[in-house]
Amino acid sequence: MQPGTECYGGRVSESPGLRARKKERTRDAIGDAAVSLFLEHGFDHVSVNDIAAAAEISKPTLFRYFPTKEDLVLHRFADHQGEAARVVRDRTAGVGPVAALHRHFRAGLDRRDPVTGLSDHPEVVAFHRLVFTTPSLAGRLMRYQIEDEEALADALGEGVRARLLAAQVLAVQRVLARSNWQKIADGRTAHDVHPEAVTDADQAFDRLR
Amino acid sequence: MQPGTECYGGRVSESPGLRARKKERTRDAIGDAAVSLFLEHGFDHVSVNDIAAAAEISKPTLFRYFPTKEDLVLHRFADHQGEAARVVRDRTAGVGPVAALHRHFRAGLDRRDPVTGLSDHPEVVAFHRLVFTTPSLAGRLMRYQIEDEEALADALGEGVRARLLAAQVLAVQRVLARSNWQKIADGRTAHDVHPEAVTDADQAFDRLR
DNA sequence: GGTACCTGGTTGCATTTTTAACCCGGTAAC
DNA sequence: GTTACCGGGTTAAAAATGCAACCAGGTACC
Repeated sequence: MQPGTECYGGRVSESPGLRARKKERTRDAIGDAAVSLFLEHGFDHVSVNDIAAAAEISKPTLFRYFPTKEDLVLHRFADHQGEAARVVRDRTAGVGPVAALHRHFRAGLDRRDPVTGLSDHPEVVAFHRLVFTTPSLAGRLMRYQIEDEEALADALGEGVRARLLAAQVLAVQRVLARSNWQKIADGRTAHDVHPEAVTDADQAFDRLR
Repeated sequence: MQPGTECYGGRVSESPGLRARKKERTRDAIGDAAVSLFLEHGFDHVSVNDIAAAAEISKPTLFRYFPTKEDLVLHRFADHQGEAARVVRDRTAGVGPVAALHRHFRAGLDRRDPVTGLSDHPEVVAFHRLVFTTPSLAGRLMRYQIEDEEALADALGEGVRARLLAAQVLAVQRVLARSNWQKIADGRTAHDVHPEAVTDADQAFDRLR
């Protein structure tokens, strides 16, 4: 008879399951609480105890989700980690790697993705300022970029040429994002900046080939 | 030096602690989800799986909080368990037990406590109907009342006289509550019924001495 | 009269979380 | 200069939870 084939009301191969859902929600709660507190009081004036209390979890739990205090801020970048490498690997046949990356960056521009620096949502702007004016954060951000660079290099091939290209691509993206962010920080709107951001990107990526 | 005397930001002897707070909230979430589903679809047309899903917990967890399906409804009565006994034990010196219970019931009337039957909130009314028209619920409710009766008897003293008085007091409270509920079910408002509820209670408790 | 399924309720085990410690470096008091 | 506190980060044990099974009783199908 092979009893007990199923239980638990639902379908067979369904949603991520209760455990996974709660984990994700907890992670979001911690990250959101942290960023919101940091924006309000500054990175150094908020202790991890404060964050744990605001997110209603214990301190060890906090550190099980985020290895360091810095990562509480940088997870928003970390979530995009390896994206460039993925774009190269998953590009449609016949498209060059640089072209694929160009297209992807352009798409980010169009949807005002914060990583392109072209978002004028007040929270995003404040968030960028927080990151780039807090030394320990900017420092740790570099580490993420290095890892990202290595992943991209591996996706591009082997040898020095791949490594060189990867470094250049990411450098270009950083410069573009920083330029966009600067213009927004000067008070212009994303809509206004968008055209020149696109031509800047086009020029930069073209020069990369 | 006796190191590590304290940690964890807050005060020393403080709020109930994270664990206890979350437990209470989970319990509330389960109970509220259950009652709300029962009111909407009826006791028999909602499975414990549905409730667990709505409360976002697993079935074993549900049964760790509530021993049976019926208790998902009756916890609202169970939370008041032993209240009569407590009132008698904690009464101010010089006040007779019946007088203390009388005063307590009167206070419940004044604040429209649902257990007095004098609440006209639609949800409370529907809840009462749910309980009294579902046999298995009414049955289990009796069990609670018996336990309550024994606790009250113990608080009143020993022997048959205490036991008799306890039974009579609780019987009186049930009759009063049911009478109030009936009037509300007929469409009258709690404010309107309140005066006669008070005089009914006064008469009943006076006759008890 | 088997078969398959549903419901209330339970069980063993793996995972997650809380708790209360602790470590180490800094810093302010005295 | 040592005492005390605070900050980031870790640890071990105990509690809570999720998961996947299971059981017993009912019901409907064929």
